[in-house]
Amino acid sequence: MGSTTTTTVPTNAELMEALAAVGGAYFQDFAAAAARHGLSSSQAKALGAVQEPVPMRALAGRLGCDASNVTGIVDRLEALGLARREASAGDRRVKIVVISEQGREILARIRGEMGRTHQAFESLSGEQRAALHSICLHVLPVLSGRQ
Amino acid sequence: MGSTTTTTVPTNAELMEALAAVGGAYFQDFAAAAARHGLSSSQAKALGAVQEPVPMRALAGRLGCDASNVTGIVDRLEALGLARREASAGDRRVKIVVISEQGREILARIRGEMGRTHQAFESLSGEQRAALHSICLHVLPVLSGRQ
DNA sequence: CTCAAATCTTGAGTTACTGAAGCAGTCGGT
DNA sequence: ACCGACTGCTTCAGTAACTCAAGATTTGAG
Repeated sequence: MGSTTTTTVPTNAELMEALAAVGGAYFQDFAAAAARHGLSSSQAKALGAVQEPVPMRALAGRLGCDASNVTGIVDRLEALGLARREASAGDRRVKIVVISEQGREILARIRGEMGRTHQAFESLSGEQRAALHSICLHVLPVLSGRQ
Repeated sequence: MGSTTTTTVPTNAELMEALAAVGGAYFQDFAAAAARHGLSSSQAKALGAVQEPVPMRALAGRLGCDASNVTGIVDRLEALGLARREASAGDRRVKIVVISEQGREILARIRGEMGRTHQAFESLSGEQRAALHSICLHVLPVLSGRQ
């Protein structure tokens, strides 16, 4: 592919269809890798969202679900020793979720064992990988509403 | 960004991190749009997977979950009039899930109302949209194991 | 025909998720 | 200092999602 290729620009519907398929397949790979370590996809997703310490409420925002739901998820992560709750210095209402060393390790292992996804990455050219990365970073603030 | 940019090729870990963030945000947009039409994300995902008629067992494969789980999901889609079960001609064990006109309509509406995702698409240049589409199509067979 | 295998469903049990209380802590105004 | 409104977390129903084990029906091969 040269630089001035006359590629057909896809419609939104085509992009949506393709993205839905890729998103679904990616999610399956993720859930399967998490399951191999005894984690549900929600638990693994939460683990990925607390690589930096995050208050419960903010975690609910990141996961796009109700705060009361996060209570249970963090309960289970805590029971597994993958994260813990710490009191906030400034506000005694707030509990901050902190990932443990073991949690960080399992997260890395899960991501490392997403075989299909890694195969997919490796099937891309350097140019494609760079393009994908740049598109992701460009799109992220728009997609998450923090423009 | 010119055409022969010396972009740094990202590592797998960087790609994984970026993809996880984008995937999560996309999923939230999807779930929110589905919820506006009274559907859970699982139901909407199933609806997208039966745009062509699919046997129950195969649907379980597409959704990456147990067959017994699909029974309940299709029950609810059927109760809502969005899909129906039909007998297979050749094998009387098999039940084929067929989307209804109303189901097709709601699916289109959900995809059309994923505002953040559409904004994200529109924030991309024509070149970037084409690149994203081609990467998705290229990656899909690898990612879903049907290489 | 007989038996193994495949398809779907049912039942039990856990987790995910929501909405409505509830409790404790914070903050602004008086 | 006090009061009331608000915020952050948890608890409690209640539903849906999900898994595993077991059952009913049908198929197909020996």
